[in-house]
Amino acid sequence: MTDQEGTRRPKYQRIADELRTAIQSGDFAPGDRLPGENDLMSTYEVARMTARQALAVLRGEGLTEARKGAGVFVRAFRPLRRRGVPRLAGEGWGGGRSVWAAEIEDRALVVDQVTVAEEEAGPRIAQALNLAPHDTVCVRSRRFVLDDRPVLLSVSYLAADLVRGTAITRPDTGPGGTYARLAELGHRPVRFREELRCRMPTADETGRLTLPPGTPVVLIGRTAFTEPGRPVELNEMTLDASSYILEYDFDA
Amino acid sequence: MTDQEGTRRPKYQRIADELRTAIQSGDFAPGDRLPGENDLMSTYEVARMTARQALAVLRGEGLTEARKGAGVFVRAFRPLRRRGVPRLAGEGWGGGRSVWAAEIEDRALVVDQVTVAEEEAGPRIAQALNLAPHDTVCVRSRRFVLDDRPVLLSVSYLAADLVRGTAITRPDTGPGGTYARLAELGHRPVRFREELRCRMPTADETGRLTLPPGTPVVLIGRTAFTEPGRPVELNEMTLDASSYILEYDFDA
DNA sequence: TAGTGGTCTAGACCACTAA
DNA sequence: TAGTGGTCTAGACCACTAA
Repeated sequence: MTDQEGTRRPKYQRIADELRTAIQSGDFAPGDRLPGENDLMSTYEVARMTARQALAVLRGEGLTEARKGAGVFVRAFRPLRRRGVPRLAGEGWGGGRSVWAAEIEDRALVVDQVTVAEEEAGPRIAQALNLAPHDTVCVRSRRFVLDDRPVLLSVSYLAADLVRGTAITRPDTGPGGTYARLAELGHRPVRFREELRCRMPTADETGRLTLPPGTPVVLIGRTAFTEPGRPVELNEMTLDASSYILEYDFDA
Repeated sequence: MTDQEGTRRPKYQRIADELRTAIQSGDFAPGDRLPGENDLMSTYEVARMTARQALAVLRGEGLTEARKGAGVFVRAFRPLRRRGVPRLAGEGWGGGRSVWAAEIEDRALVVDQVTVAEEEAGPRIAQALNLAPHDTVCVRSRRFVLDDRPVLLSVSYLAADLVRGTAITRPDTGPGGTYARLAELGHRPVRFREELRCRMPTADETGRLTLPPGTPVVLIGRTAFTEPGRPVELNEMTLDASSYILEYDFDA
């Protein structure tokens, strides 16, 4: 098994394959410690860098997590459920029949790193909000932390002229949040568009979300409209992909 | 700059930082060739493995792509747009005001790797379709290729009893596809639920989608319902995340 | 204090690409 | 054929963890 030489598959790949199979067959459960660098070096008679390369494959797949000084461990996947259409979802249509098993969590969310500022819109935000690039926007930035684990970054943009002097420019927007305040101003959002992308995180995102290697982020850009062609808010969210299942319901 | 020693940041990270900055500032445009291993070894006076580690950081972020024997190149991101709610989207609500710039492509999709088979449902599929685990399902598997580039894998599950003897069990389901045939059978889907996840690909997915390293996949599980609690089809899709922007529209 | 993962060196040989 | 990225070795020192 160790050195059949019949295949061209590199050593580090074969080692990674064996470990992956062992994880997926349940030989190693989530949280379990895997054979470390030194174990692999003696078991497979390879150099340290080769053993590391094998472990890097699994880490890159999001299957494992290395803790310095302690070892390499199997990661767990226990996602949150985010409903894109809260008022329509879960009304008997699926009867709890999730495609992917997921515990619906009722744990309390803590919001931190709250900032509110006025900035120049810039071309991208201006385009999304039907403004001119040099117009000023109110920028609300927040981080959501669940059980000490950061799971979501949110940055919201609104035309500064629209919200100046209202609770929307304060860290706490009051009951019902930004959308309730917009409604009071006569700009109730009646329609939403969400655009989703998925990619590997930047260094900054990795830091603020404390992401382990091999974890992608989901970017959601949600635009709120008061009527066709009239966007009032753009909310750009960055999610730890391993923490979320996103759900959307719609009619044919 | 090379060896300030004031910071604890590892050499390979500092090298990666400099290259990343150069890419993002436009010094290297998409498709451009970056300094390779040998360049970095002499420029920064490091060993090959250290230069490789720096390049691996950028590759892991999906920013670059290595071509054996040729060099390391900056990758492009030109996503497709997938509308979750085709009939409602783009009707003046946004007026083409995409959050992320994206060319809407009209290129022809080629479908290959088509297989149709009957299998035992198993617990997960049975749960999604309101069946018993040992019930038989019709499994339709396909791959979508756009301009020679595979972008999506699709596997569709339907109760075998429901579709036996119909065009749904043939590779070509005819005009209107599976949903048109279901309608003819008196099981027209009237509602859909999509569940999205994002993670790093498996080896099999990497192969079938020819994914470069550092590219996540998006998993979409779409359930079609004829009435509350009555699912008729589960379609599990695997998308090359770098090829897609996903869009959903809904009312407040 | 023993063991762990993280970083790094200075070499080597290989298959592949492009001139 | 010269250069490239991919694989691999056999060492070394470090900060960190856990007993």
